[in-house]
Amino acid sequence: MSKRFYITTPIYYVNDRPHVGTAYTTIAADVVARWHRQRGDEVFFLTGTDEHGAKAAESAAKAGKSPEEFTAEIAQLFQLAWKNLNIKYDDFIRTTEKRHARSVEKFMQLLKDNDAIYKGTYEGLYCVGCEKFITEKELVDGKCPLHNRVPEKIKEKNYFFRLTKYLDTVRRLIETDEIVIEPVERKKEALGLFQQGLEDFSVSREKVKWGIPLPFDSKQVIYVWVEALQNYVSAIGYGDDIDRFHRWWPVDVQLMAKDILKFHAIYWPAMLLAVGEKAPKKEFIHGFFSINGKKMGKSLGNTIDPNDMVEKFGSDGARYLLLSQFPFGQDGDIQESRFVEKYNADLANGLGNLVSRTANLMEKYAVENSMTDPGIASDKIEEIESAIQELSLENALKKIFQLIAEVNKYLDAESPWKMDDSQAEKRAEVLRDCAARVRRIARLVYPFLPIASRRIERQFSESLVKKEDPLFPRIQA
RNA sequence: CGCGGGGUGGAGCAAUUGGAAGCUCGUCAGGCUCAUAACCUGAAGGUUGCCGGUUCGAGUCCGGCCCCCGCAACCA
Repeated sequence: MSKRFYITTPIYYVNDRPHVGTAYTTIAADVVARWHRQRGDEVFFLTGTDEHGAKAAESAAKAGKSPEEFTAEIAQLFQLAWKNLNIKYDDFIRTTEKRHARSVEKFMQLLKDNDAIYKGTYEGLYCVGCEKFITEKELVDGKCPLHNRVPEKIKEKNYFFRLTKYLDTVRRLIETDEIVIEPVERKKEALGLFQQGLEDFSVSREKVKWGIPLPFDSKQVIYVWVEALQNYVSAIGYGDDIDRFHRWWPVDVQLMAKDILKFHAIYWPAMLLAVGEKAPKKEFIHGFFSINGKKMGKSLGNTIDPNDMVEKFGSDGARYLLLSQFPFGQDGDIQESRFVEKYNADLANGLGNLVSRTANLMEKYAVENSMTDPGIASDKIEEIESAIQELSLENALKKIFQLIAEVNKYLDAESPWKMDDSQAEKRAEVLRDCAARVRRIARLVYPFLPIASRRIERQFSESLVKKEDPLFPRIQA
């Protein structure tokens, strides 16, 4: 049963480079997208970069570049990283693109027309040195740490989104799972946010220059978060190509890490309701990484560059290592020393070696390949499929790798290398069976390890299977 | 009492609605030799943070306590 499937990652802020966190979300989305494509669904997989706002402008200035130049460079870094990781997205949206601005303007105008936006005043601490609002949290001894000066309390005229008007509806949608929020802890957290008091929020900035002007007040720029969320609809033609938009909306799954839950679970559905569109079907929130027990972050300088992982383990290896280690949806601690261990144990010794020994035996005994169905129990296949549908990606992998172990056991039990030519028939039968299972495993593993999967399928579709170079060469620690 | 997550054999993690505590790595002992010094079999190793409660039965529910971590207007 073919269907349409729209999946998104957050668009990543250009203030930072790609790191394991962003890579994790993106790989997971790619796996799910590939899985759907493999079963014949029509898929739209969106990712991109969030490029406006004071921070981006500041970073550009620091780098001595124009915001346009700077953001283009960072966007390219993301595209390169995703290419290296073999991410097959259908679209990469940049919020500085015209198509985005067009949709956003329509969206904002409609909010205004629907009386979801009103004029008010925004009050905050403003540091003249930084030329931006800073939060109390950022203060050191009541002063801006960068400029060592006390920020001024400033009021600026802003436009506000009437969030409070939509809160009851959004809460109900979450409670009834019309917006599914998973894992369930995150649903509880989202519902908890309502109790903490949510207020209307400002959707524009007067002081910020780097952004999209409000369509009904060009002196103001749209608050970057508001406009960023709208990428999910602008990329599919909101306000521009209605048919295309409704072909994909509402989105099936939005993946993200837990820090942006509030924006996606509450603000975003509220804004959609305000313009008369449906809320997302599902928001799936995964956890954070810590690295060797410490919080990952630029300030600690312990981020891991996914490109380095690809260089060391290959794209399949990097994808596997990130997805296999922790339950998708929970926090996990990355121990870099375990990467090599895991790679060797599962990919080199497990899948890679199984492929080698099977191919070698096939070649050695010149076994004629057949494309028969393998003897893998269908309930196991179903378990794997449903694990992927539930986004229990690590479980799906675990179950697939159990199948690999089974073939190894089977080979050992039958020991075809001990059979002499009087048993040639039996020997060929065993090996054909192994080959069929390897082929099936290759298909199962495709969303996770697309390159290895393709190689195995090609190798094992020949009438005479030959041994080839190792899929995953062992890495010396 | 701001919100949320977590504390399980040496290490990293699992345990759908409460019911014989599993997996991977590592360690030790065998086996095999087709394979990437790989693969297979077996063993050792846990009073599931602490205390109390509910129950025929709790890692799993309830109460209290002790630690660790994340979030609280913009780093996934």
